[in-house]
Parts: sequence; C-alpha cells; structure tokens
Amino acid sequence: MISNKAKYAFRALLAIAAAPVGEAITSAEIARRYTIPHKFLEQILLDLKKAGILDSRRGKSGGYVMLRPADTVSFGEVLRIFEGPLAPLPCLSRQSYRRCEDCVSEANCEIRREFGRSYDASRQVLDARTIGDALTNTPFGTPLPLDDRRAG
Amino acid sequence: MISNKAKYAFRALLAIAAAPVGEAITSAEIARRYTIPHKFLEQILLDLKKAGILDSRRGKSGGYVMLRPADTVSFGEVLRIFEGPLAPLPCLSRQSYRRCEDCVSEANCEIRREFGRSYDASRQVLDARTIGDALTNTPFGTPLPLDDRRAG
DNA sequence: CTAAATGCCTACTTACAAGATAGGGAATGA
DNA sequence: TCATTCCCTATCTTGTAAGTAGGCATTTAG
Repeated sequence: MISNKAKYAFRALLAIAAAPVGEAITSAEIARRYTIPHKFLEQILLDLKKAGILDSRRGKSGGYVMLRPADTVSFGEVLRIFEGPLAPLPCLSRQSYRRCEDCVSEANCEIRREFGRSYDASRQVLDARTIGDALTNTPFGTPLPLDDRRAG
Repeated sequence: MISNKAKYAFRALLAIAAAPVGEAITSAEIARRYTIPHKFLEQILLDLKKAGILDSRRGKSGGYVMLRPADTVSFGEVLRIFEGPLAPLPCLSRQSYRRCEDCVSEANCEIRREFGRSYDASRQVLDARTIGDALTNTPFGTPLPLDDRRAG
C-alpha cells in the first residue's frame, strides 16, 4: 500500500494540473475538496515545491500552480519523493543500490531475479504514465522525454 | 521494499524446495547458511507451515519439507502471507477490498486507474512465477493451476 | 498602510509495526 | 533418557506514518 502522504500528493497534483492555466489553487481548497487535513497537506505541497514540480504564490489570491508541464511529471517520480526507492529489494534499486545483507551471490539470487521481473513490469507503467496522461486519458504507451524516465 | 520476514521466507523456501525429495532441512541450517537470526526464522517457518506450504518433523533428524509441490507455490502467495495485500491501494485489492476514505468517485479516480495498471503488471508476474520456476529456470509464461492464481 | 489571507518552516505527539530477542514446552529418535 | 529439533507466546527496541500545533513571512485587497 502506498502512504496517505503519496496519495494526497496525487490528489493535489491532479487538482492543480486540471485547473485553468495560470490559475492557482490554494491548499485549503484541495484539503476541503478531498477532506485532507490541511496542515498535513501543506507539508506535502511544500515537498512538491522543493522537488521542483509545483510553484507557489503567497498572500491573498495565492496558491499553487504546476512548475513543470503535467505531462512531464510521472507517477513514479512523485511516488519516489514520498516513498523513497520503489524497488522491492535494495539490490534492485538503481538510484540507491544497496547489497542485501544476507546475500550470497547476487548474480545467482533467485529472489532478485523474480522480483526484478515484477519490478520491471510495474516500473514500466509508473515511470511512463504522467499526471497529464491520467487527466487526458492519453493511451498507455506514449513515450516520455528521457529526463523523466528515471528509475528507483 | 519487501520486509526481511518475507525475504527470509523466500530464502528458506528455496532452500527447502531445492533439497533432495524427502530430505528435511533444519531451521538452524537455513539460519546459518543465510545468517538469519535463528529464532526469528523459526517464527517464519511456522507461519509457512500454518499456511499449508511446509510440513515439519520434530526431534533428531527433524526439519522442514515442502507440503505442496514447489511449482504450485507462487511468489505472490508467499508475499501475501507476510505482507498482507499487495495492492497499492485498498480499493484495488480483491481479497480485502476497502474504499479509500478520501474517495469521491471510484470509477473516475485517476489514481486508482493508473495504479491499477501498475498493479496488474506486477501481479501478473508475482502470481505466475513459482518457487519451482525460480529454481528450475522455467521460462516466464508457464501457466499455473487456477487455484494459485489468486489476487490480493 | 494595514489587516486578512495565504504559504513557509519546525517541533512535537501518538499509534503501530518491523525486527528481532527470550524462555521454555512438546515431540522424536538414537 | 536425553539431546535435538520444532512449537508457542511474551517482550523489547526502534523507526515511521500520520497528523497536530504554533507561529513567522509574504502578498495584496481595501
């Protein structure tokens, strides 16, 4: 199961990306719409801003807007911000590889091999599908700019 | 990341399944071979026994053997024993479905739709590949008896 | 100019689960 | 009969999720 934090982040991103261009959405509005604890959501939006995904304006008529286009923000990228590496085993993560402590031979590890298959399959979806796709029903398979095809 | 508990379970199952037929492997032997805390491993093996996957003999020359053939025990089944539902969202689990609390419309939920894709992809691997496959390098795609194609 | 609205930042709390550790009971076979 | 093995339950420690809380900083409408 993904964390509430991540799920709230997706709710927020989808709401912000769906807004008319240039129109900022406040954290209070999102919190109200999805019954998310407001202060908790604020932290999440802040994380998304620090990650370079959102931009914000303060004061009256402030709020959040997309910094990058929604179709360059993949589900995998967002998930990694809040959950860390998505790999089922440390030895399968490309971003933060770590050898398993009880590992005898990585090359011959059946567990690694089988979970590698599974991880590949799910990563292929998560890193390919974007917030923009999700909103516009872009058919699955549409390629992404290379920069956004990172692994975790 | 999967839990240590689950990983240890796979180590143990693979070791037991790889042993000559009828030959029991002790928990101590597995613990030693993979540097797994012995008492911790005992609990895990007990869980696998209660799940009907392993059988055991006590006393001298005791140990564990497979109760069911290794090629009927899928990675997904084992994982569910130790991790609970594998679904990334409660509303995607077939075994223990739960509506998301912040859900407005399940049918129109973009998060559910996208994670559904990803989950399908990984489940297809985890529920198809078995301990037996992993040991014998059975090519991916070999079908399983229907009983073992359960979802979580 | 100022006050309300909004985002920004940090500290804290609470509940639960992972990952063991510990101790002993029960069966088995040499 | 006793060493060996599995069986069962309780306890501990640590970390993290999920949220609460309080206040500062910035912007802009009035």
